[in-house]
Amino acid sequence: MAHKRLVRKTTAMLVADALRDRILSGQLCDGEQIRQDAVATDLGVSRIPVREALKQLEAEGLINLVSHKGAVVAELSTAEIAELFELRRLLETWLLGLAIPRMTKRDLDRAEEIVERMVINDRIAEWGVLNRMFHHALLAPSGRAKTLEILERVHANTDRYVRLQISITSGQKRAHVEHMQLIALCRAKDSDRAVRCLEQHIDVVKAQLLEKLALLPGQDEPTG
Amino acid sequence: MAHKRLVRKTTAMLVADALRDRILSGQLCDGEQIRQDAVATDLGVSRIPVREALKQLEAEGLINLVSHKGAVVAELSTAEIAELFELRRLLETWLLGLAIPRMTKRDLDRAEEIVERMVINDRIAEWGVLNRMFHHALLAPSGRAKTLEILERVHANTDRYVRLQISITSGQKRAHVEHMQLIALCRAKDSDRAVRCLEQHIDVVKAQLLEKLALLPGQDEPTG
DNA sequence: CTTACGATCTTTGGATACAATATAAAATTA
DNA sequence: TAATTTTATATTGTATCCAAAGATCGTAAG
Repeated sequence: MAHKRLVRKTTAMLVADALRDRILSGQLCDGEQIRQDAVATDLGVSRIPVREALKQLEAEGLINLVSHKGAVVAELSTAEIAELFELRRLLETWLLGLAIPRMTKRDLDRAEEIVERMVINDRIAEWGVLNRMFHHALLAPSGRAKTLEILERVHANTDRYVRLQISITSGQKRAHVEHMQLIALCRAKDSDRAVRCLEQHIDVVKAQLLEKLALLPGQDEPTG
Repeated sequence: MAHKRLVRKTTAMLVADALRDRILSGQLCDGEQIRQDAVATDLGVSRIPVREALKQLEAEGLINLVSHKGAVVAELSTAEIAELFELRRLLETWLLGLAIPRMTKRDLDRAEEIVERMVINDRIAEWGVLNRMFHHALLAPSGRAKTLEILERVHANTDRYVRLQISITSGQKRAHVEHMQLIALCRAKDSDRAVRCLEQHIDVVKAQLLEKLALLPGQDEPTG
């Protein structure tokens, strides 16, 4: 088994982790400014690693970085959120179709274990991570590493909005049911139905989320 | 029309541009080390903007960055190249289907103009840029900005290999014919055939490229 | 009262200097 | 001689300092 190459974490990476956590958990909200100096003094480091961390987060699509103006937590228009969900559907169904024939029992057991942890662990923050782990577990057997990488980024961008939807509606229970269904279909190697199940799952989350977002704010198109 | 926000280029951006150019043009080859200090002195700047540029290029997938070890021009295994082409096919056909109903005559004229510039301009370096501009011109009307962004990255990664294929085989002429076909089908609003044409176009390039690569080196799986 | 200009202040971008880590080379020992 | 530790060197990571761009606020002119 290919062990993940152990890399000494640099300060920049730690800062990136800290900031990413704050964004995904909602501590840092949409559109909020991020001052380099504030982060630096807060974490007790110089501004250099902070700047590199910001560059990293920009690459992940979590913040927007404008020269001489600074960093702002990326805010997505509803159109963009919708697009990302469409993209997820396209990529995930493709990967799932490729993955199912290659899945081992071990893969599926692992996925199921994650789903169970999701139902136990009520903390919203954890939920996003577990959700991504679940999807990843199912799709990794596709062997399409590059695509998975891209998909991870898309997930990171949608998840903080999904949190809203999950915490408000009964989405969590529904998601659980759908996840279990999906696993069952994968075990049965029923690609067609599994893919359709996944499509539906994504569509439902998307629809519910967009509905929720339509109520709250009257946002325009922010991103450049 | 939304004008592109004018931003003063920082040194880091200029360095990134310079390095990107060298990678895409083949001056910097696969697996080659990039020393921060060398770049810095070469371009007459300090290492700080160089580091930011490297982070940027890593985000674009053009280099691999390992802490305390440095930057290396990303080398893709044939499997990864194949994957990226599959991904391109998936994304581009999707976007093309969405774009065709929304295309204006202006869009198509612009695309055609680019194709003509491709046939005139023989310089390989230019070709890659023009090729990307062409695909972008056709797909932009889809209105899926985020997806286009991702696609651009994928293109950047495949193009430096495509250069090989183009320079060796008669791919350039073939590509021209296929491009013109594609435009014609778009003008006719024949989505189905246009999509199939695009699929075929991508598949041909992919097949020819993989064939060429199979001959040259015996490479394994480099990327972590 | 509104607008335009300008000084000041804040914040980001970049250069130099230093610390930490990895690679190499040399020396020592079995 | 081969293996291993030690030392040296090269390269990256971080901190501090300085310069440049942007934001803010006050003032004066229309």
